[in-house]
Amino acid sequence: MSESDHTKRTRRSSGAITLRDVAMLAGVAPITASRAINTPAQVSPDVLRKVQDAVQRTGYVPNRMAGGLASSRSRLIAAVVPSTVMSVFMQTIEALNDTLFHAGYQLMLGQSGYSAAREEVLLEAIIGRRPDGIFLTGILPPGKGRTRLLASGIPVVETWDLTPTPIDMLIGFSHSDIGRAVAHFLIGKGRRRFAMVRAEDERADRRTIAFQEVLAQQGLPPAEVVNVGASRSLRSGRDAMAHLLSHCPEVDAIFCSSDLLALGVVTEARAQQVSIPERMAVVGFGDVPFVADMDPALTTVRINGGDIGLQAAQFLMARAEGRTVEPRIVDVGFSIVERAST
Amino acid sequence: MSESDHTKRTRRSSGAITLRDVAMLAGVAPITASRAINTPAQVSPDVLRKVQDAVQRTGYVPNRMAGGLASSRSRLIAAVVPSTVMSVFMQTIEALNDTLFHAGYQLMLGQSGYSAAREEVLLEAIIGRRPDGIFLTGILPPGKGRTRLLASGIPVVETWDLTPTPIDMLIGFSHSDIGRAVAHFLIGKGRRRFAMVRAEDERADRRTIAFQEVLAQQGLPPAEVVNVGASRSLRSGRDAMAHLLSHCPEVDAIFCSSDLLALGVVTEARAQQVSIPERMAVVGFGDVPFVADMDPALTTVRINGGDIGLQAAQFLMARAEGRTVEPRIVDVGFSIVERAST
DNA sequence: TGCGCCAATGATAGCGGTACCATCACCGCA
DNA sequence: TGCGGTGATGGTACCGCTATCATTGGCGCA
Repeated sequence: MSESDHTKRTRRSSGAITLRDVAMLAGVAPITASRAINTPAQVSPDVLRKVQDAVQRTGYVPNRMAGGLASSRSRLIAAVVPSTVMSVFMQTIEALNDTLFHAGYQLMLGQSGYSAAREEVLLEAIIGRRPDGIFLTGILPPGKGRTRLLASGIPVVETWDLTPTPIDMLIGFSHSDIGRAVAHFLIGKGRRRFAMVRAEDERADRRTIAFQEVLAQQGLPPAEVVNVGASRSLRSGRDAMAHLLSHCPEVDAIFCSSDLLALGVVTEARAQQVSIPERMAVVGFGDVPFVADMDPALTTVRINGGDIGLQAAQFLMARAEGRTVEPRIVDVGFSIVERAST
Repeated sequence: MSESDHTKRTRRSSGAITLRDVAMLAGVAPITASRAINTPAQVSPDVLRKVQDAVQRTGYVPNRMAGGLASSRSRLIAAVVPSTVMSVFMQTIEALNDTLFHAGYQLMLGQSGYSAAREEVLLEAIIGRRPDGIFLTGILPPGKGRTRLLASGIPVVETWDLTPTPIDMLIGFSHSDIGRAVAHFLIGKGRRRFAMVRAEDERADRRTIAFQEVLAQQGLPPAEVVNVGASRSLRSGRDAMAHLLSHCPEVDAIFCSSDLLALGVVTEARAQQVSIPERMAVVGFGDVPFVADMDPALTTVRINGGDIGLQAAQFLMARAEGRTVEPRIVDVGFSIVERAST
């Protein structure tokens, strides 16, 4: 047909169907086709029908890179998590992604691997995509990454922690409050000799410090702290428990920095015939889906990760659409879910 | 300075530093600055130094949307997973993301939520971003999504399954083989009365069918099948086990469709004083990180998820760079990891 | 009848990069 | 001395879409 005359593509063209093709087929100008697709209320029913028809027939899928470049709105949100495997953060990411998806946004996922250096490179890569918003797990410490982010002007939500000086927006909770609350909780249960099994992590530090402060205030001996380093596995929980049982037999309550570590502690306890909760109380952190159904069911600190993701999505989208968000700092709190392990 | 004269920005400009700004500061043409940044070998040391200096001073971060649009290379890879929370696929995603990141690619993550309708919308959104490659967990059945994907010409890797007719590339393993292998394995252990605890999933179907076939061939009674539906939780594993113990007490071996279900089965067994492996053998699926350290350690089908992610990344990047991939179908196999639960 | 107003449509000029081709100095070699 | 080749640099025209402003025609109302 004569179409081949019009379709004299240059060497550079990707060859895919473009808005121009659709517009031609519908017999309107490209900009009108654009409006029919993006703001149908602005065109006449007749034009709308013709354009929709042309879209159907050609299988046209708008190029969002081009659209984003032209409108400075990428409809892309970037999220940074330390890790994805067996991570408590994934509930948040799932809720975030879900909420974004229904509003027509896409999620880019980056893993910092708990490494500051890598996080910096990652942030630069993210900024290069010009996302409409950035979701961070944790608080970004001062440094090159923070400066870059601030300079980029991209809306940012920090999460999973609390600080009076966020980069931009914040949805989190206080780790110190948790440390204190768990200490009081266990003391209230009649426990007197404590241990903490924890991964190497700045937030776990703060829970630990607050926990110890309460013990000191109550005139109790400080908790034994077993730091399992970077490894957050069930195995490290077991090893830590084995260590405690042989070196600190007087301990009667353990606060773990993650549910997986707690699962390891419980597993080792059972393997060594140590009864829970009689001889040893165990508290986890995170309330990941399966700990409620363990035997014994785990007492743990519940964070509403889904809620964080949902709110973060709403905040970022609001900002992307030019609305302001107030207040910028939200404390979603936490709760201690009491189950059979204490 | 006079810079403000040059920087007479139009109302449309995003106001951020652009390549033009860097080039001006370095005293070269934009295209030369582009080369200094992307292909440093093509410029003189003097120009290189000046451009790098200008980049440093301005904090320039290239706009990859613009670059992608101009070059038809987005350096974006999209991945589709059914779910992210506690999912066996996340090891694959982590390896995929890691490999991509080191090569300068970003990952977009989409969740299909085990829903075909949603997957279709998701695929359209993904195609709109013009990624250089698409990673799918599972095989995309014929339908609108598959047609669209085929028409888009974007390289695709399907994973976690095997078919002679992939869309494009495939890295997976045979679920039928697994069903057969586990059946032979358990029969070899002297077990005779089987049960399967499984989620509603087409791949689990095929493992089940193959498992049953072997039993029939060996003249053994068919396995009891407990279908837990869409819920893949530890709780459903416990409930299924409770059901089996009360209704089918003769069962002496259970093959579960995921490690989490197996953990539920083991948990319920212990709660009911059923000894594993003496009275009941349990086999999981997936070999997620913690099952090796459970008590008893779980016998399970090991899939090298990390390897799938790594290879998928390499395949997709190869294709993005115009290289061909041969062979296009890779069977990564599986292994039965024998531990204490059988 | 003439005017302003509004809704619908279109023309134009970018968004911020890169592909492609042109230019130019410099070199060795016949 | 002239010529082709080569490496460094630049000019131009896009990639595919949308912001912005201009144009058009129909309408109600004075």
